[in-house]
Amino acid sequence: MGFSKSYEPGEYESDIYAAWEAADVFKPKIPTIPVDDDESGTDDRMESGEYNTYSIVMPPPNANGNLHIGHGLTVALEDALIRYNRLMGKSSWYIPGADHAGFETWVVYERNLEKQGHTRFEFDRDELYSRVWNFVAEQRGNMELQLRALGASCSWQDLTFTLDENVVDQVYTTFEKMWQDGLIYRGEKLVNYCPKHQTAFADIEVEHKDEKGTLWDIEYKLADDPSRESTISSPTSIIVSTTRPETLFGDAAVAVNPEDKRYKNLIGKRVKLPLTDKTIPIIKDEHADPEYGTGAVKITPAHDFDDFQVGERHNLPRLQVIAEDGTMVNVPEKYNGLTASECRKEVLKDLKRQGLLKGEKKIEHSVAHCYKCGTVLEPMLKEQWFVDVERLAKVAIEHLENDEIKFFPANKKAVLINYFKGLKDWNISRQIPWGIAIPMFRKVDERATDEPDWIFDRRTHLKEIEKAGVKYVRDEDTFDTWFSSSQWPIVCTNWTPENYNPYYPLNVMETGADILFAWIARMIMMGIYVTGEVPFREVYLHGLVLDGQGKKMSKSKGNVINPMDLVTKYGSDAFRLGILRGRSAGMNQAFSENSVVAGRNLCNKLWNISRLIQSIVDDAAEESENSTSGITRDNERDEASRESTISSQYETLNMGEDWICREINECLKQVETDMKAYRFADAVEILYSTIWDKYADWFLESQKLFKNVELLKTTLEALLIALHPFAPFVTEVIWQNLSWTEGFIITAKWPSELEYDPISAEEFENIRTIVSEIRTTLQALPGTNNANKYGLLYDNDSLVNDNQLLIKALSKVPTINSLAGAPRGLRLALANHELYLDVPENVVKEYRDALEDRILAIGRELDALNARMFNPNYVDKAPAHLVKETRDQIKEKEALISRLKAQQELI
RNA sequence: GGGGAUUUAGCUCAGUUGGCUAGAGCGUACGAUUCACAUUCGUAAGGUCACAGGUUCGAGCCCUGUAAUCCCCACCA
Repeated sequence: MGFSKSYEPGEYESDIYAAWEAADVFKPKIPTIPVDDDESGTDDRMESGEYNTYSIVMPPPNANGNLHIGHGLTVALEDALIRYNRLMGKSSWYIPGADHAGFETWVVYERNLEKQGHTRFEFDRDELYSRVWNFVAEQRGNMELQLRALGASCSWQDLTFTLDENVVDQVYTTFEKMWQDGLIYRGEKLVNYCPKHQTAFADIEVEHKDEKGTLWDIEYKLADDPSRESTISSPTSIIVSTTRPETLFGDAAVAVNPEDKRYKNLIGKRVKLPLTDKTIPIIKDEHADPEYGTGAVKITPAHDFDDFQVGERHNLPRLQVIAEDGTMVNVPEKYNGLTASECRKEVLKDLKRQGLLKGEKKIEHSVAHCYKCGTVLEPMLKEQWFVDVERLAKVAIEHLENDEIKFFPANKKAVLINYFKGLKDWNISRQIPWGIAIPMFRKVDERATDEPDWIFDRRTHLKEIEKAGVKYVRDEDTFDTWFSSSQWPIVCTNWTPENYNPYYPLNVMETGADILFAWIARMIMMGIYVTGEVPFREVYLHGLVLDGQGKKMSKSKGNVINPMDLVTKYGSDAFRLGILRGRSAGMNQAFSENSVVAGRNLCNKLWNISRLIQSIVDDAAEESENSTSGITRDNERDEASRESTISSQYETLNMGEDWICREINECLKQVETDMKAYRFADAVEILYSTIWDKYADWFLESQKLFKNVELLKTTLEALLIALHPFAPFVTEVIWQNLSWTEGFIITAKWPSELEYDPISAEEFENIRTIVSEIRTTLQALPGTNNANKYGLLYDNDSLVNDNQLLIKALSKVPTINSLAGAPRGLRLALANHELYLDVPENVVKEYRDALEDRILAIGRELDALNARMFNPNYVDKAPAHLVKETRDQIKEKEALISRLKAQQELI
């Protein structure tokens, strides 16, 4: 292939991914289906000790959608973990998924249906299900292609769709167990109901928004009561406050607070419900707040959550007056069939006409909306399937408090426990056809009184079944998507009760912090319930990706960044490096194209580093070819290539070489700690600075003088492998391009520690200090382009004497000479070296001010150090090594100042 | 009402167990230029670490309080 002048990701990425797939490198090394050949009941791999595994499941993206920026972040994080652990030698399994996304997809489909002039009510459930199935099948594949473009090294043959047979099987098995354990019940309760989509939601799916509304005061006249006439002052009516006058037809009572003196003698009396002939009682209940409105509140148990509870306490009838399509039912003829909002207008008009509307007030209150279409949700009385969460939540809390799951960020554990403590029963019925059918059948045979009303049966493809001569019909509802998702780690890892499974629990669950409750909480409850074990050992939560200004991305704001655009423009690696930069667990963080540009630049830098090294390797090979006879040459080559696969067959000869080994070791160690602690941004940063600031700027520059071919190879390999989890494509392209590497980098081995001479490494650090000081001083001198103007003079300095070539090359000074005891020019501000730039006196004089500044600055540092030492407590209590360090620094600064002052006097 | 965060350079963010003379990227200014890379190289400027107390030899970090910004849950006739 060869190295072109710059790295063009578009030319290589898809080929590289295809090569990985063809070589089947994403597949875990250890089989993923439990093995029990000797029928001992345990997995045979346990006995052989092969359980060095690492598993992650991908939060399944919507099967018929496109990936958004959050998916981009998810893949960058999860794939980095998987690739890192693969390089560490673990049998790593990244399990991809696709979500049928029940409600989301249904909304899209229903919209299409409406566009074509149809409604869902023209078809039965089975028909609709197969229609949506086909609709999704047409769209599928997009997101899978996009995951490939992002470089996700997931095991494609294990892709799980949330409606796959094994998923449904597991869901039914779990549901059956829960049904038998009494954790599932059918209840008539108020549920949040969207009249547009005609389905109920779980509490968690409801979006509350603060809105302006009106609070009306309506007079309810006391029903005829003989005692009323006895005193003239006694009231003849009670005024209630309400935001929903149209529901008054469903009122079952008027409640007042037991402590409220105003109404004390009205309790127990009856009032006439306006616009009807009905009468209802006045009751006392804590729910009525004397401070709010008139202090009297109408109770409508069928259409308000609080009123439902009041109704339960007082055994009030629940009369439904709004039907599932949002129109009025069970109301006087004239209102029947109106929509709720039309009815409200009529009711208000009629109340006014009768003089019963006593006041209105503008208020702000929060209103529940459908999170998809924005329609105001109607609390609706419905029979639904509920999960009794009390026991599940209690057990989950125990496991959490037992520290069985580690959270990143750590505070999310407390947040989750807090959530579990207040969790209410979970409505898992949805009235949409697109989903997993609830496997329950209702008895229709009235005569079979001994049989239960509902039975569990897996044959949901049948509309009705017969058991022991009794007929049952299928419940037409489907499961809440989160009910099936809650078992995702179980189904994806092929967990079974019989066999040990080395991939369950997952090592880590990585997902968005926004679905901590909806998903993480439910996976924990259900995972423990089904398997007895927590479903994952660690949880890493990422925050939202915000736009460059820190604003939430939204279509309406037009600030949505499409990850695929950035991948096309800068390459997958650049995107991945860019999106990880500056990001930490659980935080919503801004993201801009700039950081992707920085990532792209790093890829190009690495490319050119490799290009340089390859050219050095080629030159060396050519040289040895010229200097040896044909026969021995071949032998040598064989030898060399064999050695290179063993790697680290190098010897350090020059200081820069020891130094870079030290720095790379340090970097690798840092990356290892960062990965353990999920500090992705830190890992990227240390790699960035090691590759760029250290390897390229210092080591490679020094290698232009001394070419250590074997070391160049070894160190480049180490850096490529270390960066691979974050920039998989460019590192693999380079790996394939280099003449001496073999196989794929994706399956390479994490580099081992490099050997070096620490004294020599430290000497190179001194050289760097000297060179930096030369550069700084040259820049500060008057005039431009000073680099090649002034020579360097040294006195009695073996480090400089021995490394003249290196210093010259790095600092660009034209000459280096011993000044032989006669100092001249400008002294460099280095305490341990007597070095001068051979600058003419007039230039030195112009530099005087800069020198003065320098002396003052060092003086201030010295003062701070001295102040520390004058404090006896510091000397007593601070650790000895710090005190010594301070002493040394004082000595150094004092020496430096006195020398600079001497210099100043010379001028 | 309950819970959780955030506040550090112009911008976006690091700062892990208190040792800091507070860092990075981008941006800005100045300089360089054939020989891997202008997607480059070198140098610099830029900070009252939100505020007020406290603990400590030592606080960006720990404690108490205040302010501002944000998120989640519950409630709102």
